[in-house]
Amino acid sequence: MSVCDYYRRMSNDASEAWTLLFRLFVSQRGRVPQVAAEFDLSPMQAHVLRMLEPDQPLPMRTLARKLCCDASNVTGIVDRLEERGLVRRDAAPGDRRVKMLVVTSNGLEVRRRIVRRLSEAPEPIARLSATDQRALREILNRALEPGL
Amino acid sequence: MSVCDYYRRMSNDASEAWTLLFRLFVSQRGRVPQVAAEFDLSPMQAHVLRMLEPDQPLPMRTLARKLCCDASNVTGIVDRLEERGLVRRDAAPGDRRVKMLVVTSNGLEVRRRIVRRLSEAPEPIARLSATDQRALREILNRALEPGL
DNA sequence: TATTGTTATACTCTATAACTATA
DNA sequence: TATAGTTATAGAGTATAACAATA
Repeated sequence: MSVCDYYRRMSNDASEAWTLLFRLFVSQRGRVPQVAAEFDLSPMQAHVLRMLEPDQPLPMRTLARKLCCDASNVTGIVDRLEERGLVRRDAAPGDRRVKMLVVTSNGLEVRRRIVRRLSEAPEPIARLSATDQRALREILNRALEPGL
Repeated sequence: MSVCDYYRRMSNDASEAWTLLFRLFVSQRGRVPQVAAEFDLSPMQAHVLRMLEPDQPLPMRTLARKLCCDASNVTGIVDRLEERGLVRRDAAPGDRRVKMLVVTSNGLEVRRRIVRRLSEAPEPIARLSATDQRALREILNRALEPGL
């Protein structure tokens, strides 16, 4: 089945649900920049700090792939986080080309607070009925099941 | 279950649903840049073109507010869209300070194609059951009801 | 030869501040 | 005085290309 066929087969419900989701994204566009600014970070710096999970060192290259951006960008972003003492470049065991990103203890504290602030449901979600909130949570769990 | 527990559970559903939504956003982070690149536009240029609805001239200032950014940025973004012949600055009736943004006929065609590409539901939504897709659409309709 | 991370470059987005022309 | 849009500036994100070190 071609990609074209795949999208032709797509239901109106899927497309309309996605369009509504997109509107929700757009309406919340300011959230990450706002929370980042509270910690004197750029949106991308806050995003990267959020992606680096505690006790899970990540090669620069892998981070670049997760960010959907060129590896050269990661150098600068990590430079600035390292200057702030929030992350560290560690040597990778077994391959001297690779640098592993690790969140420092300072970084962990800032990260915890950023994650907390970003987990606060915005108004469009908060005002849904308890039933809708639960249904939404369950549907999204199924959508993201294989681990996106 | 106490009243307190009841409300704690409610807000957990909201917060968890939002966290899942956030993961979905992040997983689709590359979509706008990718589609924009197909039309040789920057992500922000594509976003602005998408926001300018046909036959609805928009003052620069209003666009700045919608973008959650300073008005000075809009000048540059619109400059580049205007150089490409996709939008036009028209005089506003009644206030000579204001410039109204209008999508040109070329711009309308590009916009139509961008909107179409972006309305294609991504894999996490497309693979949901028909029931889930419909439920998702209805819940999101309620969430965005007053017009976000 | 291929891969990882870096540097250099050019472009875009961003906020801030100062400016102009209107109101 | 206040507002709409612009300019100038500096910092940050982005892709591309070229490079050193390592595999």
